[in-house]
This record gives sequence, C-alpha cells and structure tokens, in this order.
Amino acid sequence: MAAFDPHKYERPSVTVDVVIFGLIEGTLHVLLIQRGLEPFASMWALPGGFVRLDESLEQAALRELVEETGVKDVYLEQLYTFGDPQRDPRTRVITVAYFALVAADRLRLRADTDAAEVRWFPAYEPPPLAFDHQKILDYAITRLRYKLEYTALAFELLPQEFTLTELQQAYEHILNEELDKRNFRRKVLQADILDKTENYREGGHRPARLYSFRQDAVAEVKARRLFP
Amino acid sequence: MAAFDPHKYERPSVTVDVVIFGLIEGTLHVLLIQRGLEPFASMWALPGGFVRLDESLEQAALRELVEETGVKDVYLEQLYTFGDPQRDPRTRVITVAYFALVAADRLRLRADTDAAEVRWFPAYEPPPLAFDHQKILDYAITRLRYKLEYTALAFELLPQEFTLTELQQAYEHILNEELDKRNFRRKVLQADILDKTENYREGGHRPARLYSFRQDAVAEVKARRLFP
DNA sequence: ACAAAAGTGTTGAGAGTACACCCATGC
DNA sequence: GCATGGGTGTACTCTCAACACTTTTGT
Repeated sequence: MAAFDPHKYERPSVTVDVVIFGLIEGTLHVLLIQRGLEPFASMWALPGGFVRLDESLEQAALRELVEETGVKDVYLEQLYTFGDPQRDPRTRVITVAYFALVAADRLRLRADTDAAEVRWFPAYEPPPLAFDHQKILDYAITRLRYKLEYTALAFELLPQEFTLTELQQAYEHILNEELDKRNFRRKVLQADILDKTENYREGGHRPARLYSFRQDAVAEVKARRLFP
Repeated sequence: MAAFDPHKYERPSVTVDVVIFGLIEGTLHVLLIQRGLEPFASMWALPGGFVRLDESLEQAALRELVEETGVKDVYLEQLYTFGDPQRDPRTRVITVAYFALVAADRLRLRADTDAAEVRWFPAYEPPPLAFDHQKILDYAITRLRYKLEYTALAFELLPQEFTLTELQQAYEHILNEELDKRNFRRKVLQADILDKTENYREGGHRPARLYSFRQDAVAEVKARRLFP
C-alpha cells in the first residue's frame, strides 16, 4: 500500500458467493438459485451478492446464507477469492467465495419449498452454472474432501444425533472411497469426539445406537488430523 | 449473485498485499516498505497496491512482487482476503493477501539496497505495522508453518544448491522445533525429491554434499505430506 | 592432534490395514 | 425362521521416534 488515492483508481465491484453444501438422502447437494437477469438469465448460480460498505466479508456471506436457507448457526469458512478480469462479461467483479455446511436436520427451511428459483442439486452433477461458478464449486468440493481427510468436519452435515453407519456413509460418499467398518468405528471412537446417547434409530432391522458430536471438541477437531 | 446493477452499489477499493518471505542468515525475514503518506505515515507496511481493472489478482500480486524485489519466478500463493470495514480508517478497502517465498540466492536484487524505504525485517519481530498488517503477517506465518509440515516447500527459500543441514535448519527455524538429524535425512532422501550433485560446500570443516531440488517433483511435492 | 561439522543404522512403539462372524430386530 | 443391517477383535505391516559413534576436513 504505497500511494493512496481512492479516487485515482477505478474500483471493481465486490461480491460474495456461498457454496452451501447439505446431505440429502446420503448424497451431497449444493444450493443453487436461478438467475432472473442477464447475463446468464434463467441459468443456475451460486447464491451471492454485493458486499455492502458497512459489513465485513463474513457478514455478507452470512447474510446470503440466511437469506437463502434461514439458518445461521452453521459452519462457514472463506474459500478463495476469484478475480479474473473476464469472469463477468459486463464489468470487473471480484468475488470472495465462502463455503458452508448445513446439517441435514436444519435444511427443510426455506430451501425445500419448491419455489423453483432456489433448489438443491447433486453437487457432483449440477446443471450448467453461470459465470465461473462451476470452477468455484469444483474448488469447494476439493476443499471439502481435503478437510474431511484430516478433520471430523462431516459432523456439520449430519443431524444432531446420528448413527455410526450414517457418519461412515457420509465420509464414503464425499471422499468417494469405501472404508472398513471396524476400522472406521475404532478410529472415530478413539478420537474421543463423540457422545454415546441413550437413543436408538428404529425401523428396518436392529436399532442403531445414536451418537452426538461433543460440542467442546469442535474447535479442537477442526484443527486435528483425523483420517490419514 | 441475484440482482445486478453495478451502479446501484457503492464499490469498495480492492488492493493486494504480499507477504514476501526470505531466509537471511538462517532466519526468516519479511520484506516491508515504509509508508510515505497518511495514515500511518512513516510506519512499515506490507508491499501492496490497488488492483487494476484489467489485471487478475495474481497478476497484481506478481506486479507488486516484481516492483519490490525484481524477481518473478518465485512461489506465490493466495493467502486470505481481509475485508473488515474498519481496517482502513478512511474508506472501505478490501485486500487480497498473497504470500511469496523468495530463494536466498535471488534476494540481493532490489531489496538489499538500503534505500531506507524497503527493507527486510525478522519475520518474528517486525516493527509496528500499519493497518491490520500484523494480523496478515501472523496469518502468513501460520500458513507457512502449516505447509512446511506436510510439503517440501522449504526448498523455495533455499538457494538452488544446498546442504542437508541447511535444509534441516530452515525447517527447524520455521517450525520452531528441533528435528533429529538422522530421521530428517532419511525422510527427505526417501521422499525422492532431491538430486545429489557432485558439488560440496567447503570452508569450515568437513565439506558437505550439495543437493538440488528435483524440478519434476515440484508439483507433486506441493500436494504431498512430507512431515507428520 | 584436536576441534567442528558431516555422515550413517537399529530398535521399539504405535497406528494403519486387512479380514469374518455373531446379534438384535421386523416381517 | 430368515433377511437385514448393527456391532465386535486380532494379527501383520509400516512408519515414527529415540538414540551415539565414525569420518573428513581446517587449523
């Protein structure tokens, strides 16, 4: 920051875009909105909007998240900033991308209304996306996988109480590889991040013990390597 | 990106700031420039400047890097975007921070001139910094440590040929912990990322074999976990 | 010859991986 | 009673960590 004269330079527009992930029936979904305006009218795009001058980037991302899903107490992390001069055909727009993980038991809020302009799509097979949003989505999936490999972040996608099989299936689906049941359970239980509840998931066959995530372990787990 | 009208919103200024690291006599240094203008006149700050409308963020960071050091073929990576509304007291400035690693044998270029307004400072004990640059520097150091723990990125800070002891000392200094000499050598040699040269570092006592980094391993190593 | 840094192997502990059978419930 | 998913233990391999002495040079 050498010389400074805010009026000497033309300023770009700055937006935030939020990649909102959720697990629906065991598969990873991403929340998209349908654009009304040109360019890319009627195409699907990540939710996002301009950063207001009096709010931080994180506040802007949170605002978009609340506007689209109604939930606010979720995992939210800055992803990357995309600033290619040509990414918006009209004018220079720099976007700060965030990614959010919404727990399965919270996402029947605004999103599930088939309002047609906001919908969940399978994250691995989204419709054609506006701007460079496919690139942003790819980046978010990579980051999500990477984080799951060495943290226990998958909890953020599950309901408050879940079975070990549900947890394992979330890992398997997102990492796209099969895991050994006994090894998985041992590792996750040894990590001492779960509380065994007294509840069971019924229906089907033998009821499965429900576990919950130890809240006091959140901060710790986010920094810890859990899977090799 | 719902509605879009670039003229409807006031736009923030966007800058890039670059945390440029170099190893000088075995200790990690950061390149700072002395501000001439208010606010924070005569204080030290990270090199940076406005993003021009026709350049990408990475191009802007590279431009700042070249302006201050004269080198351009170095490791450069986007760090984080800082956008607190109060981080610049005059107006809203969002900055995209990058960090760069400059090899020791290349940094006698523009920086070493005691031009008084550009100098290297010990990264762990910098002078008081303008804006939120201390926070950006802290973040960059954290990221550098983190990357060194699981990649071989320290090569980017060393001259083209180096001894294993020099490499180990770089790791020890940045990670701030002692490493076992035999274990370190075994691990680094087994990783198959070094070429043994026929040259030796003379002077002092027993000459030490020089190694160079296998260029075809750069991409691979950047993604690979090297230290536990 | 001695001071100083270079260089070199082995052992034990812990973690990761592979692998197969019994258990509780619904129908 | 049988089909379905839930739940459990052991042996092998490999990686990590701890540890001390010999070699080569300059003075």
